[in-house]
Amino acid sequence: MTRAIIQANISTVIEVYGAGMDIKQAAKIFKALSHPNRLEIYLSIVKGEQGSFKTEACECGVAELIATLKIGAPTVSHHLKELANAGLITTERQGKFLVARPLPETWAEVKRLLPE
Amino acid sequence: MTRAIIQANISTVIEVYGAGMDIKQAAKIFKALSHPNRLEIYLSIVKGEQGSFKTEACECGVAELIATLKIGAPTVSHHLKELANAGLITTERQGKFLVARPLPETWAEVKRLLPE
DNA sequence: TATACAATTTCACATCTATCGAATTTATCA
DNA sequence: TGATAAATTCGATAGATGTGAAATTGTATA
Repeated sequence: MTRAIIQANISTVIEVYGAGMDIKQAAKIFKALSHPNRLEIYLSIVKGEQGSFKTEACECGVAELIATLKIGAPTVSHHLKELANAGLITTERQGKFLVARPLPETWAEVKRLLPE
Repeated sequence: MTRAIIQANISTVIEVYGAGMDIKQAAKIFKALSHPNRLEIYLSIVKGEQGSFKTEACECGVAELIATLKIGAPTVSHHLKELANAGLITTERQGKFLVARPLPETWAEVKRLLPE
């Protein structure tokens, strides 16, 4: 998946959620964050080593997640797919490795669903 | 449950979460919001008829929720207990009815968990 | 007190889900 | 090409969960 396609995915997400998030979509996102291991995976991607949340995309390999958490590779793969399916991240294969990047706009939309 | 006790509960929640929310607590809150019906219940309580999120507590009867959603009273009762257990609302019995109020600080803490 | 109403509890069930082992795919490298 | 390594897919399973029916508790009112 090239960088251009990733950008297209981001635009799609922004387009889908831009008009305002309905309750089902929001619940889906909350569900993606509702498991401790999956939330930790998401936070690892968001607050990645090199990048900040706003300016630069984080790159995070699956192997590191497997080492940090006490769960196996199939489970991590499953969790990453759910995060991607909720629009919270995108994943890209770089050679042998998988790189995950956050899609901050999705979380921003969820925040807008609730006041203050 | 008197008003004073409710206030005590609110203070307890603020005290517990004030030091910073860990991942398990946050996942628990996300789980409480991860089901469409339960999220809608929470939103009904938060954006209640009479009060705004910040200034005034919302009061919301269970019967109205049962009428709005297509689920029975036992299920609503179950959902309200989960929301209260996550620290997102408090409930108080007023005569025959149950009144629910949001605890905005809990959601505010969750928002602080993620950047921006 | 008796009746009606609101909410909860209990129990049961069907569905979902997090997890892992084994097999498979994809990619790098000797 | 063969070997190794990373990730995914598949199948199975134990545990969690949303829901409702029936019974119970709490409250108000006639």
